[in-house]
Formats: sequence, structure tokens, C-alpha cells
Amino acid sequence: MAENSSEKRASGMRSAERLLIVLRALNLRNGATVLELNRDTGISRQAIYRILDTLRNFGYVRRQEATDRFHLTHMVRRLSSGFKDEEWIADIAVPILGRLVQEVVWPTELSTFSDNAMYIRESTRGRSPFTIDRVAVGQRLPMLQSASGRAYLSYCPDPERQAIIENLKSSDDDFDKVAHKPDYIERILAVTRSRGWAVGDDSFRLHPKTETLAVPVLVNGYARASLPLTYIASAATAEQIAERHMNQLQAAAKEIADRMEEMQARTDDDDDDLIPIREAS
Amino acid sequence: MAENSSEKRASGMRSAERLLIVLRALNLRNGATVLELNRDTGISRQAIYRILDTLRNFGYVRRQEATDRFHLTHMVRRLSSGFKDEEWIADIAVPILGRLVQEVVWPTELSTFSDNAMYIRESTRGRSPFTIDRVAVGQRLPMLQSASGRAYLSYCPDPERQAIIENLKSSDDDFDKVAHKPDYIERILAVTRSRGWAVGDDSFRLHPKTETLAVPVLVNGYARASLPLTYIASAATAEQIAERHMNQLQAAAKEIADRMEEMQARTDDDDDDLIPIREAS
DNA sequence: TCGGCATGTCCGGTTAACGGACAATATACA
DNA sequence: TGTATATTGTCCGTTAACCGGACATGCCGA
Repeated sequence: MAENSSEKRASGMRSAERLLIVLRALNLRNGATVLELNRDTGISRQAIYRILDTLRNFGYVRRQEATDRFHLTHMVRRLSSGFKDEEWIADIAVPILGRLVQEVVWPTELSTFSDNAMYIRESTRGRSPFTIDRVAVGQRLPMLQSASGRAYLSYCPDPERQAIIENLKSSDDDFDKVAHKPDYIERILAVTRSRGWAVGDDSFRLHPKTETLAVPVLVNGYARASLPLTYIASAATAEQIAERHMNQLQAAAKEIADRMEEMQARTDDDDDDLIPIREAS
Repeated sequence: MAENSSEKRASGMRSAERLLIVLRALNLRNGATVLELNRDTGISRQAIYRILDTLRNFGYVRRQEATDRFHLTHMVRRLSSGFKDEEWIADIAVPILGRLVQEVVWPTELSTFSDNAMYIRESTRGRSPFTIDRVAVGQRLPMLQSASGRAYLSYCPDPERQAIIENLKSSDDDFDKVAHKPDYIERILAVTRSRGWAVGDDSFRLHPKTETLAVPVLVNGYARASLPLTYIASAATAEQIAERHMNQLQAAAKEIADRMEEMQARTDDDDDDLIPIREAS
């Protein structure tokens, strides 16, 4: 039995790990006694006392006087309040993009809308052999010129698009000036929608030798992010890239969207545990 | 300098505390490097590595490949998802009820609506000298007979009240049968609203010798909870109790409501720290 | 080439986390 | 009333694991 299934303890701090386990167990009950937590987690009763003391010092847990049960307080929100929804989708996209870059040799990214522009949230540049410029995460992309922005605008809800364009009109950025030309915008939207994917405009290039095309990530029917693919312009035309890889791009976008919808469905409660509350043996 | 201001470390586990501090610090940035966390928290760089490893093992943190920054993942929600809004108000009420019981000798409680009834979430029975029966937390109270239920129904939003009454009509509980008598309900609502507080019906008593009156906790103008006061019937009439303590009850209800509105305003970000991120000295 | 800055890892000393053991309290039942 | 069981709470010696100094590496600008 010694050293059974691959080493369980990769690394990490024992006491801190157990605190997380207890915190998690508290989330699965509406209030718990020391003994209940002991049974749920398999952690010794004395340790539960220590852990609850620690959590109480931080104000994350309080003891209900009347029933002597331990409850979470509103302070626990601070342990997760910094996690924003727009990061959620990037978070989910990571493994999917990882697989995608193995099928499609070109680097792909995930970008979301924020502050009147698209921002690259995740990238597989660096894992793709055909990457010219490295780090692009955090890069700002204009809405009307970039493939990401065009894909997003073409498939976001109508009121959102109108609001975005209205905002762009008062933007200082030169790129956003075209927001004043309704027919230009209409043409972009029409072309993008008829194709199902967007291309970037020559007036905006992160790198002179590359071009980009992008598909929207449609969650519940509307764009919540874009999935751009960047290729070296001399290697192929947009049509050739699309012919070869559009299926894979669309499939990845759909997979991300599916996982998003799935996660939204169950607001909190869970199944796919990474760490079991109680160790098997 | 030795043993300066009262012992700082009441109790608690050092490494686990520091993990919480780092987790909290991560919530205040959109992504952080090891060095940034070191500066934010004052914790040594080596320790930050250990802590981040631990958090990563649990899936609460991931490392963004391209930028080498550490980000929260959607898993962190599990550390607080068990905290429900209806607990929030009880949580906030605790210290306020504690002060109230010192002014009003009679025991008071906080009850919220759930599953077609009011439930006692917090109680100062046990701290009041005039308590007959002890633990009442978790006690279920019928909507149309209890003072709590009547106060809540009288001041909750109209659509909610209609929905509740509709649900009560199909309830198995004998108490809820009166939901079929619209004029009975109307009379209760009218009387309660004209007085500003509710009394319990003789047909429902947690204890034969006690009576209860209750005021609603009005958050943004509508009831989100009730604040009942229980007294021994032979000691005074409802009117006498009201005359003596209604101001204090109303003030406590208002204070709870104000704190709720305040907390709702700032969804996440914070100020009133219990634990400073970086220790002063 | 060098100095400054950031990242990552190793390892021995010290500490504080661990859990066995015991005490206290409450409840049930004979 | 006495006995048994269940639960809560605390003490304390042992030892595992946490800690941070020290070192190595890589990057950048002067």
C-alpha cells in the first residue's frame, strides 16, 4: 500500500491546505459544528478548532451564539470578489486554446470587450512555432479595425453595439473616428456576418508582417469574446487559412461557449472536484 | 518594543494566515507577480512561491503563460459561494441585535423569508434575562400567524406578496389554509401597516406564555427581514411594550437596513479592513 | 562587461502544527 | 440515581514542515 497511486502531495503547505479544505466544506453546509467538519473532511477535531480560530481572526467565520454552529460571514466575499466575469471566460479558454494550438499551428488568442476596446486576455503565442512577436496579453485592440473587435461587434446584442458605437464617437483614439461613418460600420457588419468570421483592417496591425482573422464566442447566442488567429501574411491568404482551420476555430469557440453556459447554469454548487473534500483512503 | 500593543497573535496558524493574506491580495489586483505580492503583503518571496503552489494545487490560482502573472480562477467562487444573501442580513444584524438586547431587556430576533415561511436566523435569547425557551434559531414561523411573517408580508414588494400567498394556498400546513381568505389577509395587512408593526396571532405561539411583536427591516423601501421581539404576556400588553421599546426596535431595524444598503452599494471593493494586508510595523 | 533587478531553488535551524490523552458537559436509558 | 454514549473543549510533548538566508540564473540598460 505504501506509495500507492502516484505521489498525492505534489507540494504545498499542509496546514494552509487544510484550512482551504475546511473553508470549502463550510461552503457546502449552511452552518456546521466542529464535529461535522471533522467528519466531512477527515481532519482531526483539534485541527478544526485551530483552523476555525484562524478563520475567525480574519472575520471569515463567525460562531452563531444560540446554536454554537459556525457560519461564513460576508467577509468571505473578499476571497473571490476580485475575480471578474470577463476573466472567467479567459480562464475557461486556457485549456481549449492549448489544444487548439496543437491542431492549428498559428497562434490564437482570446479577447474580451472592456473600456471601448477589445483586450487580449489569453494567448498561445509562445507555444506556436509561427509566432513573430511574443507577449500580447493585455494588448488593446480597436473595435472597428481589429478582427477581434469586428467579430465581437457583429454578434453582440443590438443595444450593446449601439452603446459601444455611441461611446466610440467621443473617443480620442484616431482609430475610433470611423464610428462617425454609419455606412462603413454597416458594411463591416454585413460582410462579417455573411462570412461568419472577421478580418482585420490594414490600417491596424500589431505587426506589419501578420494578418488576423477572428470568430466570435457566442454564449447564449451573443458574442461574449472573440477568438482571433494570427498568421504570417506571406504564407497564405485569409481564404486559405479559413478553409484549412475555420472548422477547428469554430469548434473551439463553441467549446468555450458551451463551458460558459454550463458554468452559468449552476451558479454555485459543484461536481467536478479537483480536490476531494475527504481523501479516498 | 518587545510585547508592545496587546498581544497581536491571539491564536491561529501562521502559514494558513499568510495564505489568506495572499489570496486577499490577489483579489485586489487583476493579476500579480511574485514580487508584487511580496511588496503588497510583506511576506517573503520564498513564502509567496510556496503559497502560490498550494493555491495552484487547489486550482484557485493559475499562472498566465504569456505574462507569467498569477490570476484567480473561477474556482475561487467555491470559497464563498455557500454564503447566501439571506445569511448576509443575519450576519450584519448580529452586533446590532447585541446592542439592542442591552437596551430592551426582552429577547429579539432576526427572521428572513425562505421556503414559504419565516425562519429565525439570529437570536438574542440566551443573552436576555427574560427568556423562557432557549435556542430558537432555525425555527420556522408561519407567514400569516407569526408577527414576523405579518411584518414581512405587509412591507415586501407587491409581486412577491402575491406569489407568496399563491404558494401558501397549495401548502400542506394547516396554518397556511387561511391564505384562501382574502379579506382575512387584507385585514392583517391593513392593521399592520396602519400601526407600523405586527403582532402574532393567538393560534400560533412558540411558547404559551409569550407573545411577539415585530417590525420589518426595510432595505430600499421593502421588507427583506423581520425583527421580532418576544415578551412574557403577563408582564405587559403589546401596546405597553410598543410604547416603551418601539423607537429602539425601529432604530435597530433602520441600522440593519442602512448597513445592508451600504454593503450592496460597493459590490466588492472595500475599506473597513479587519486584517490589514500589510502589518503596520 | 558590469551592476541592478527580477525570478527561481536549495537546505539546515527553528518553530508551530499535530493529534493522543484527558476533562467537562449533556442526553438517554435502565 | 447510576451508567453509557456523544460531543465539546484544552493540554502538551513530539516531530514534521515552514521559514528565510544564501546562491544561481537570466534579462536589461549603461
